[in-house]
Amino acid sequence: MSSLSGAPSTSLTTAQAVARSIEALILDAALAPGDKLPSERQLMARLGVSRAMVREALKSLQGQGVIETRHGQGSFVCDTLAKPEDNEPLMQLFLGHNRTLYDVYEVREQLEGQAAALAAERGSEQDFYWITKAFNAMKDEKDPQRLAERDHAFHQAIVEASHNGVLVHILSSLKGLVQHSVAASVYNLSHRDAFKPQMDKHHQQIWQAITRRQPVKAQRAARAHVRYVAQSLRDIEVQEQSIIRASELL
Amino acid sequence: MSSLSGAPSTSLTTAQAVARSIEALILDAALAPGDKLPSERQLMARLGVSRAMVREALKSLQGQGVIETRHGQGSFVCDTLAKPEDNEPLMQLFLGHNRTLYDVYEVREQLEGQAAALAAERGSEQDFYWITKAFNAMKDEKDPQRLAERDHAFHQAIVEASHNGVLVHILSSLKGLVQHSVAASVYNLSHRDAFKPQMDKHHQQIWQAITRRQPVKAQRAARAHVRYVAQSLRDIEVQEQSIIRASELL
DNA sequence: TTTTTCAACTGGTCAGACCAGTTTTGTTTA
DNA sequence: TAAACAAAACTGGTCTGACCAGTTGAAAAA
Repeated sequence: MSSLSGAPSTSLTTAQAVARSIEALILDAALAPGDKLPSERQLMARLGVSRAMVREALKSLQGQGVIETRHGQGSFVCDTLAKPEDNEPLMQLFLGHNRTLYDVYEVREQLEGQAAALAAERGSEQDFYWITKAFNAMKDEKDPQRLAERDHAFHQAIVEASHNGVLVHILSSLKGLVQHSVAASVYNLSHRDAFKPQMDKHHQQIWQAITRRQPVKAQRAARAHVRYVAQSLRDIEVQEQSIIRASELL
Repeated sequence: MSSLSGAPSTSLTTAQAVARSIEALILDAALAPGDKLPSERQLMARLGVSRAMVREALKSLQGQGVIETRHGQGSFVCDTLAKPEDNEPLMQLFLGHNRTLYDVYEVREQLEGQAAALAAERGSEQDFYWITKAFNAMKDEKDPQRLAERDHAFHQAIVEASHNGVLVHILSSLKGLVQHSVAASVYNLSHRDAFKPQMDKHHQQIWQAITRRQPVKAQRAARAHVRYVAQSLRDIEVQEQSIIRASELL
């Protein structure tokens, strides 16, 4: 990262410039909601400014509700987007309407596809390293609970490799939405032996396409994957009548 | 004002306590919007804390939009305390980051495309009526301001015809995001005679594809449209150096 | 193996110095 | 006298370096 020293054309105050840099850090998809950002001392060194300035910048971002800071731990990107109780209209939308769950999947199909394509295009070797790591961790996992987590980590790594901050945040909020309802569903899904192989195959395809830098193929695979998951949920719902849903959990 | 010593029930951080004291100062006492509040050194002495804490508190209040600070003059109570919408964290993040604007368009390209496709598939005759109405209203409009509004109405009608609540919500929030930063740009765009015909043509294609129930064509047209808008903004930005705002400090 | 302890993080706070704008003031000048 | 100007005397902006206070994780002790 470049130093801020070089007289910013506009008359930005150092603290403001630092705040923007940190925002950029978040938006660059390097940091998703909930992620921890570098320590004050790290930022200080990285941006070539005093710690006081870093702290003022952080305070400003705190005031804006972008980050939150915990003593002894660090500063974290707020995931207010994924926070249900925040009178979020989306949450209101979700609760009550069963159909909305599939609306979410419909949108996710597009966005996950786009994320995969962008990851294949723009992903750095570093990104690919994390994606691969997440992919491998997922393959060997048996425990459904952990599997769900790793599945999430895998997709998360892909989205972040897209280097599109907007995408990161939207998908993050969508996942937050679905989390309650589908955590159980995904559990069900991977729990059933019938689905596991198919899921693995999909993940394999997605991973391969991305790391081989084949955007179109990656997009297609990612979309197919989401569609498959959604369809499976539908099928299960039909079969079992009552798949666990958020509205029922609450 | 009394010293902060008397530990406020919860373990507030000094800076937070200071921020509250200043807020109290504004609310309790005389400080009306536009009024100047005591200098940092005064506050420091008055509250019995270091100047660093005072500054961090002020920065936080700045972030919250409660006060604004001018070098060499002082800090002043903002007169725009009645603007709640802009406090959304995501919004804060996006304002001022040009690159993110294109991230938004990248995502919008996908989603508008999907919306158009779904509208063509599932739209009711009622939906088509509204879409058509918005489309016609747009054609004859000359005034750039109104044109922008109607343009928005047209796209809005399409999204709603998709009958996907999640899509509606996401696109709505994305537009809200862009609105503030690019309101002027959109204005510029439709203002320039060079763009108007192309835009009209796009709208025509989208409208036609949807009402003729041609999902694939509708999607393609909508995507092309968004891509065109984004690209035009890019071009303009390059040409005019600073169409939107000056924030590129790195 | 489990527990304890402690060193090495993390943020929180302070003091005092100096730089950079703005306003006031007091003198100089027309 | 009134305008012009230069120097204090404000204001906020930034840096340095120190120390306090929670958290964490790994080594040491049980």
